[in-house]
Amino acid sequence: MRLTKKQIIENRKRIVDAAAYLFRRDGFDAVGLADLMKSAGFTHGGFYNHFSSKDALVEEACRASFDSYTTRLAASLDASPEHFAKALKAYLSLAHRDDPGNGCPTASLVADVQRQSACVQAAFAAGLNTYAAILGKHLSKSLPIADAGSRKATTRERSLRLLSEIVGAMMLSRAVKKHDPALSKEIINASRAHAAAESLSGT
Amino acid sequence: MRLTKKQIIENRKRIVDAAAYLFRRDGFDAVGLADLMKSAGFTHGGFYNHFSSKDALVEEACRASFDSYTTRLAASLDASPEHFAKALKAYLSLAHRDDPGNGCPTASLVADVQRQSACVQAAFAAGLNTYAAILGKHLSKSLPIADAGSRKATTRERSLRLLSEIVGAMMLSRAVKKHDPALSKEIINASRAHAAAESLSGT
DNA sequence: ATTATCTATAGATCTATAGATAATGC
DNA sequence: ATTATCTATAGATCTATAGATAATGC
Repeated sequence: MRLTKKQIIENRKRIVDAAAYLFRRDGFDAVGLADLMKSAGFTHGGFYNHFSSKDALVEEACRASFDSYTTRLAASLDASPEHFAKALKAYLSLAHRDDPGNGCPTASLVADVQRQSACVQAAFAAGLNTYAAILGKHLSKSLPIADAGSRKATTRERSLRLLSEIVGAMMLSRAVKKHDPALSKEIINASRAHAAAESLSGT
Repeated sequence: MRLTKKQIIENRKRIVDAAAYLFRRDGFDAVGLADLMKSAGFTHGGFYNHFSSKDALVEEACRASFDSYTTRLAASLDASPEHFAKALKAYLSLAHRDDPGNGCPTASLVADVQRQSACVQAAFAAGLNTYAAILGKHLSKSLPIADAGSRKATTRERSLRLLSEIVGAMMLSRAVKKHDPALSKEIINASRAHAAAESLSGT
């Protein structure tokens, strides 16, 4: 049964979507092509009708993860000023912690990406830059105030620090979730309390 | 050729040390037993005279990484008050970024640990708790001041946030190091500038 | 001192699984 | 697109060997 071009494109998208989910949930190397194709509703062998190698899919899935995530984030933040605080609360939540497959690509892929090809690393770096730019755009709406050390932090510095903190908190929280759920929550809440303040005034 | 007991213990330690280095540098799953044993100066087959499985070594190496790292850190911090700022500067440095094999076990293993056995996750959680306790002990020497949002952050909250931030910054910096070295440095420096202030007054 | 035993080692091998390819079918 | 197959590599197992250790004997 030969498929229409439209159907082929649709099938390909199904594979990329499955990959974007599974790679974020389990990591690039932990997901095999057989399981991935099965999850997309196909058999193993058909993979190479769409991609030249696993690496090619990894790159595309990485890009797709960032695209959908940052697009949605930017739209939400542009909607109204108070959405910044809401977005931070949503980020630092148990729901986000427990659903990495649909969550922040940075937190899910940051460690894995170092073991991937140059193309994948480039896609990741591009996504991260976009991410930081979006944060910076909305942080700049609040005036930078003096640091405790009596120096002014630029908006760029503040957005990168905020990114480091929320990504770090999410990863740490996920890592101890099973064995130490109390600590897992504590990590998220520690940053959550501070993030609300950060979104208003900046420190 | 049978060895003395002392030599056997020494050989076992060589394997654990090699593992503690390679696992932190490349990740648990990316390091094969053949390469690991070769790196320790042995051949593949001898591995099972020392460990029942790879998982058993992963657990021991995880513990060993945390032990050596936190012991050294605690000793340094106890030496004198100004060592706290020094330790933070050393953490947020290019030297640390470029030597994960001897660096912070948390930053190296946090993502991998989720795919490992319960024993390994327990070892990680224990190490992280020790880590946070050490930071807390030294943060408590400086008085907590009001957050921008006019609430007081506890020492515990501050140590967890600090941990999230420096671990996150290190991971992000490493992830984009190859493809975007400028951003990599920027990430480290953004947190470095703030960390100095944090170590004195707390925000 | 001699003998028997124990065991870490090297190297070959087994089994499972991964990515990738080829042949087949609609 | 499916199915079967190929190839490489991983963890794990097995066997023979060497030589330290323990038990025995003088």
